[in-house]
Parts: sequence; structure tokens; C-alpha cells
Amino acid sequence: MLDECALLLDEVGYAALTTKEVARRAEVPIGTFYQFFTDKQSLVRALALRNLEAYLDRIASRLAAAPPSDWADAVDLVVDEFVRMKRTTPGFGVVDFGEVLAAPGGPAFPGTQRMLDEALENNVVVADRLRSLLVDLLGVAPGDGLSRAFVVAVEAADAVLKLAFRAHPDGDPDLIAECKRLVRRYLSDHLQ
Amino acid sequence: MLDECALLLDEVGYAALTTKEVARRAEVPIGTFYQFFTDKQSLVRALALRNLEAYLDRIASRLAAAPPSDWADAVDLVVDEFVRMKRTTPGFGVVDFGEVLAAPGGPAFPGTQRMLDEALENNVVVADRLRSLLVDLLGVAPGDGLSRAFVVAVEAADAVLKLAFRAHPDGDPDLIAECKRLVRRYLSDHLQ
DNA sequence: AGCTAATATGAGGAGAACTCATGTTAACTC
DNA sequence: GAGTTAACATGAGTTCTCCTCATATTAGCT
Repeated sequence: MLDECALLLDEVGYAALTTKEVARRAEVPIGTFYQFFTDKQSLVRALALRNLEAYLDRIASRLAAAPPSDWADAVDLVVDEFVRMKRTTPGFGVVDFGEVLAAPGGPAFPGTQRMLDEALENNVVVADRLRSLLVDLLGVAPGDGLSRAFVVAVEAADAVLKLAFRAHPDGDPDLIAECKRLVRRYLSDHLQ
Repeated sequence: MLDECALLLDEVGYAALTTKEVARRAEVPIGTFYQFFTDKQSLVRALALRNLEAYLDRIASRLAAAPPSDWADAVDLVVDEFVRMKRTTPGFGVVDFGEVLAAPGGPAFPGTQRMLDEALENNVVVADRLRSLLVDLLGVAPGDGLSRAFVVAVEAADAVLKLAFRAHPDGDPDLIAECKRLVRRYLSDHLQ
């Protein structure tokens, strides 16, 4: 079902995605669909969670296979893997780690929550995991604001990369390069 | 109608906003509503456009009233004004300049376009206008990549500030400070 | 006043998310 | 193997939203 959801997202986008069509393609009756997912948001959230795990697994593998010598290389690796998934993983281009639709202002409405790990932002999860991976590997004194710095870096990088993929189907190369510069510049402050 | 839309957005969020309720509160029959706006997206788009103009007007006024002496001050001013509008302008916290809902992957569906100046991203509009304001005022050689750098900076700042307001109703002060650092660091490359 | 074009209105059509009464299977007991 | 019960599966139907369009109303002009 998640697979069909991902393919459909690429075809029609989030707004035009219907639970009925996902169910039909996955050859599940609609009633069964609602035993697995409480609502449409929950379906997309599950896909985002799977994407997040897949991404972190890939990063961990690549870090283990070819440990980067310095921070700049590590940033490149992390950005490049994101770009690769945007290009190749169905649905990733539309939802990546989530946050497709949010209603932060108001009271809790059905399907209003943002997240995976309730009250914890997806990108915060990504930031925390990346931080422990990289801090272990490159041996940095875990400074006070490092955690926050990672969250900021991930949030900013995510935004610029999303822009890169809106500007060009395969991701505008100049914007991808600029994203790396942005992150390196910023993080170099926190890791002298 | 835009005013009522903005208030409702703060109350119930984007997902739960209904055209009927907006029309009812603005005391317009639903049919009349659809003479002004083609659909729900168009309503929110119009509000985003108004927000964008209001923001740029405020920035222009403040730049004229107290011209910043250097780039760091200019960045502070631009960020602080954004924060002020997030806090005070109804609806701004939910939609700011737009992009609430997007379906970039697929073919054109009703309400799928992203924005104001067709095919031109909102944040690109913001970046271009800010660039001309600041370049005039601070007299920088308009380097080659300056335009792109501004787009990247605006996109990144927007993302971090959105995060700051998800973390805290009034905007997490630490994250706001970190946003300024991020932008200053990055832009200092492009403006030696 | 009479006529025409523009605008205003809200009941209703189309369609999506989600439910729930009923049907089906599985597991366990004697 | 028959009987009982609990868990699961199903899809017609309910509710609610967006949006349309036939009709009513107004404004402008002769």
C-alpha cells in the first residue's frame, strides 16, 4: 500500500491523491485500508517515516563504507544521498520526510498533527540521528549548541534542496552546490 | 473576505478552513465568493500576496527610516520584521507568503500552481525585491551569483523561522538568533 | 417605463473521506 | 468434527466539502 501511495503521489501529487485509488491499486477494499491507516494523513505519514528510515540507513552504510575525512566531505555525502533519493525513490520527491500539510495555528483537528514521533519534528529526528552518526565518526567535542545547530542546518538544507527540485526535475545543480556551501559555512562555526 | 480568511486560518488551520465558513463570516453568499476567487487555493493565494506586499512595504519603510550601516544590521531588520508579522498579523503564522499546499510532481490539476507571479516562486519574489532594496542602500557590486544567493538565503531563513514558530508560539528566540547567524555567515561570502 | 447587460444568490451536483452493520475467517474447546 | 466465540474483512452508505449554474436581482441606458 505504501508503494502504491508513493507511485500515485508522483503521478498526481498530494492534493489529488485519494484513499480510494490507493486502495484500488493495492487491491485492498477501502474498509481494510482504514484498518491500517486512520486517515489520509496517516498514510502519508507512514510513507514519510519509511523514507526517513531508508535515508538514515543509506547514510549509515555510506559513512561506514567510505568514512569522510572532514566535515565538508560529510556534508557532501549527506546532501548527495538526499538528492539521490529525490531522484530515484518513488514519492520521495513529493513528501520526503513529511510536513506535506500542516495546520500549526489552531486547535487539534483530525489529521492535524505534523509528525512521526509525536510532538517531535521529522527534521529534528533526522538532525539528531545525523549528529550522533557524525559526531561519533569525526570525533567532535559535543558543544552546547551543537544539537540546535544540526536542527537548523537540516531545516535550511531541506528547504534549499526542495527549492532546487522545484526549479529543475533533477534538482538544479547550482542550488545543490549552494546548499552545501550554506551548510558548511554555518556548521564551521560550531565545529572549530 | 481576506480578513475573515486570515482569522479563520488562525482558529482552525488550513486543512479545516472551508469556503462556506469564510463566506458566512464575511456575510457573502457562497456564489458571490466564487466570483472573487476561483477556488479555495486562490483565496489563500490572495492572502499570501497581500502578506507579501505588506511585508515588503514595512521593510522599505524601516530601511528608509533608519538605514542600517552594514549587512548584519540589514539582516536583523529583515528577520525581525518577519517575526513581528508572524506574531501580529492574523493568518500570517499559517500561510505567510504561501506554498501551503503543493503538488509539484504531477500534471496540472486544478489549484496546483504554486503562486503569485505564475511560475515564479513567492520566495523568489521576496528575494528579488529585498535584493534591489539592499543593493541600492548598501551599494554592493551586484556579483554574478548574488541573485541566487538571495534566493537561497530567503528560502533557508524562511524554513528556520517557520521551525522557530512551530517550536514556540512567539518564535523560539534561540532559533531566531540562529537564523540570523546562518544568513549572515552565508551572505558574507557573496559580499566581501 | 421598458429593455438589456451585468451581477448576485443559494439549492443542488459531484465526489471524497470515513463509518459500521454484516459477512467471513480463524482459533480454540469438548 | 461440530459448536462457540472472537477477530478481521468488506463495501454500500453517510456526511461533508468544493464548486456550478439556473434563476433572481440590480444597474445602466434610451
